[in-house]
Amino acid sequence: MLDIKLLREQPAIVREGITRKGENPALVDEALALDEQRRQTLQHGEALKSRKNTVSQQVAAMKSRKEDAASVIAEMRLVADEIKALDGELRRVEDQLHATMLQIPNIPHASVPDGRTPADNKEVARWGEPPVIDFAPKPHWELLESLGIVDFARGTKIAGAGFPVFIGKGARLERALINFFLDQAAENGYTELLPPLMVNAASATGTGQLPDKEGQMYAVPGDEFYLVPTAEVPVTNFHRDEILLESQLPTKLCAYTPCFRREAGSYGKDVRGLNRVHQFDKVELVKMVHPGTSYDELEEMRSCAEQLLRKLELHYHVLLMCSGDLGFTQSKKYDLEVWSIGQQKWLEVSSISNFESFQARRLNLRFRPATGGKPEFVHTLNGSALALPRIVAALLEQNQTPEGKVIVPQVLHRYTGFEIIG
RNA sequence: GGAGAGGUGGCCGAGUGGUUGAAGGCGCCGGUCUCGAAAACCGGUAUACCGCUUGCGGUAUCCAGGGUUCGAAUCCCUGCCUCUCCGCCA
Repeated sequence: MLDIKLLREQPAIVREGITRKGENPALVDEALALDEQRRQTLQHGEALKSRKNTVSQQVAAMKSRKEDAASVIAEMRLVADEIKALDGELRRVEDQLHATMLQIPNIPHASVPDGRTPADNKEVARWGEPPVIDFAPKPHWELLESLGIVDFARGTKIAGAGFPVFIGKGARLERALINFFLDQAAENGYTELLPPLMVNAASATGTGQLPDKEGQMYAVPGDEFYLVPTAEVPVTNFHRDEILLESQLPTKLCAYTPCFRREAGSYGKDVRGLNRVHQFDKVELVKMVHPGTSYDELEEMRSCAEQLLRKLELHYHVLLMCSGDLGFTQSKKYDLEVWSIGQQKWLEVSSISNFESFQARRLNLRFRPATGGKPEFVHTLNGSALALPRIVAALLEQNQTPEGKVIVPQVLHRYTGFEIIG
């Protein structure tokens, strides 16, 4: 959620930012009209309340003097009705304003390039070389099947399509990667959380999944819960409705969780193997930082994620997302993509974003400046470090042997306990 | 799941319809005293919104929502949460 004051004072900047994202800026004017209406109703109601309070005290005084207050009381009865009506009106206007503000997207940072589609994203870094393999590399789904380390069919039987079952060394590899990622995050100063895997509507609203992306989450029928689509939701909400001390910033948290996503509308495209599934594992980094440092913190987070890919010796590149490819809540975002030699394309394995105060305002998450004074909203960031399935896919493809076995990267040996699969 | 108790300011804790934004204490800030500190004493010490605006005025906030009343922290209803006991359970 943006600051209503920003809309009031610099509507042109907000409209331009929304337009850069390819969205319709009409909501700005709608919000401003509601804001104006809100203040008028508020002032009217408050004037009446002021009167009511004064008269009520007079009634008390009259009664203590044993005077008759009947006529004043009769008059106040009417005023009370009017106040009730105005309060109702105010409530409606405020609800409407709030609903409108929740639909206005965050605006892009100045360093974000203009653009409308993923083709306009800028490659800002590239590491390593595409691996050279002197035989025809198999896509990971063939390796998974021949090695017997993931079973899609049985996952479908148990739950449904897109719920793979990891088996034996496959399960072990998954667990090894999770532990490796968590250990690395700890070394980089992130405190590990093991959060709830279901969240309530307030949490999902805080990080921006609601109301905008409701259809992407699994809802639990009969209970007001959603399955987490990413650890971002429970972890960022950890400090919701709190005032942190400035000395607590930056607060750096990390968490492993499974992620549950309906992926509605993505059928048929890029869904083979582990490319896109309904449940997957991910380690997420989350930071709450001082507003003055959030873009430096974004780079720090990006380098944490990059380190992991380097240690796994995976060829990757970094994309700076253009304005039109930014999500609803994001001001600036990098995507990390690894090279899939078996599919001959890039696979997104990490997304690292700065939300500035957009989430913090929804979350009511502030800090008290060390110099004293009023609490200010923190800036929040998050980044995957990393999402597992496509890492597994790229890893298997890149490290396959002509015999169909897979060499496990050195850095994982102490976690897997084996060096080769197959 | 059943029975009971309770949710008041940064914290503890008074307050059962009328200057109560809320006693008292602790903490915190400023001052007096002191070479300095402690103690003691004096003063100050919530948040949000609205309006004029270096300051002031108004409104709201005693878990949340609704109700009764001229007037609610205080009475009534609903919800949420916490605690205790019983049951069930990894």
